[in-house]
Amino acid sequence: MTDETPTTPPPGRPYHHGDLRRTVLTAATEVIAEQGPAALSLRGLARRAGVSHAAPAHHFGDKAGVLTALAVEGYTLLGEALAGPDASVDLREMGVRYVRFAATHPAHFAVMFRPDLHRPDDPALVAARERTAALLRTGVGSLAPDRYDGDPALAALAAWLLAHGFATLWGSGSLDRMLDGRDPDATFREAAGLLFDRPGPGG
Amino acid sequence: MTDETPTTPPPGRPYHHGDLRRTVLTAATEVIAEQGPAALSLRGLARRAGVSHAAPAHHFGDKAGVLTALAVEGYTLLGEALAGPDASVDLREMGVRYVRFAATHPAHFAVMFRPDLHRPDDPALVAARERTAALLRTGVGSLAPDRYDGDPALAALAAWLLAHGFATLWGSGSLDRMLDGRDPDATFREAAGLLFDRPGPGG
DNA sequence: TGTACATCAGTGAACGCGCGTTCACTGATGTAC
DNA sequence: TGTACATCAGTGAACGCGCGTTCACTGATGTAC
Repeated sequence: MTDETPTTPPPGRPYHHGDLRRTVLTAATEVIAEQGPAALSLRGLARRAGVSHAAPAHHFGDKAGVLTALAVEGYTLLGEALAGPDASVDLREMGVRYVRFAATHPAHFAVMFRPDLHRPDDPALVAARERTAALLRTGVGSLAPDRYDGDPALAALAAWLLAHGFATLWGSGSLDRMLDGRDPDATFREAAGLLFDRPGPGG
Repeated sequence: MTDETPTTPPPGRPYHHGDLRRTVLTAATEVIAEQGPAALSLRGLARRAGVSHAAPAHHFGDKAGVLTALAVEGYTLLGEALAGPDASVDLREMGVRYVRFAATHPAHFAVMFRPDLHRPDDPALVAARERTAALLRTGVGSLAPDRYDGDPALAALAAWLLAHGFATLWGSGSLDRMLDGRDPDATFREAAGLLFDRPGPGG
């Protein structure tokens, strides 16, 4: 029991990791944010987590398992981001939150909308997605802007398209030239204004 | 010279392929459309093209070379799709064309906005992107809807966000439930209507 | 409080695979004279 | 019209690599009695 155990496991680290599942997921978000989902490998994640290469399979089975878990987490986090803490928001502010979520959780966001990368029929994923969708549905009717008296579902769709378009284009750097230093939040709000700020008569 | 040459090259096929570059690019669009960009490999493309595994490298160097060429082609095709044949369109109809392009060229579209997959600084790519962007810029000012008297660049941005959001969400199947059998083109036009059809005074 | 046993998390060696890359080569095509 | 040569496109064997997967194992933890 001295500190010098010259062979395999570094003396300080215990045999059991303790929270390998979480560690692997976090490592995955880092890899994806840095190098994209294509660069992900179970062995690479094990290396980052400091465990043997076969360990992650205990928790996730395979790579799709990791990405599915990430998508589940993504939908949950998105739901929380859209809902709270301040519930009294309008549809446009909800779009801003959506865009912010994509910017602060690029890996989750990327995986959530890439069904080719995960298992879209996974029960946990279906549940998480549905939970977030329901959360939106209940809110969105009342969120439609006062001045808009048409189909609320259509307004919600348009808001989603605008926010998702902004999030993906911004995330790929495609808006860099167009924004040219301007505040992304403010610019998105302006664009959303075209959708929801109806000028009064004559204006 | 009989038809029976039992060894390596099948007798019918000539030594030189003739149009390997094109064939490889087409094969790449098929692979990406079917299985995503992650499934792409030079060896796989060679197999599809019916050539030896080292042949594609002659034309593209490496995988990023293939994807860069695909992105170049994508920007050119997008430019053509947006411009012609009928030049007298409004901003909304241009959005419809953008969405249609994404649907009919999913592989090109996917690669164009994934700079992690290609070489975004490649001169040919920069040129093609700029050509398409210029084509848009010259058109877009005059395309801003009559009833909209604000910043035309902002209107163009909003139109782009809406179209890009629709294209990507539709492409990933995320709109399936929301569309529920409705015509995508028509639905997009409706959503774009919220952006550009301003009701007269009083509603 | 102690012992026996089941369960779970992680190990590490081994395997086979598809990949990208290199390299000396060969077949085909074009061009100079 | 013919010959020599350069250039280009594609071949196929070889290599080393990182990967996923399997499997017998070991260390740690919890629970029954």
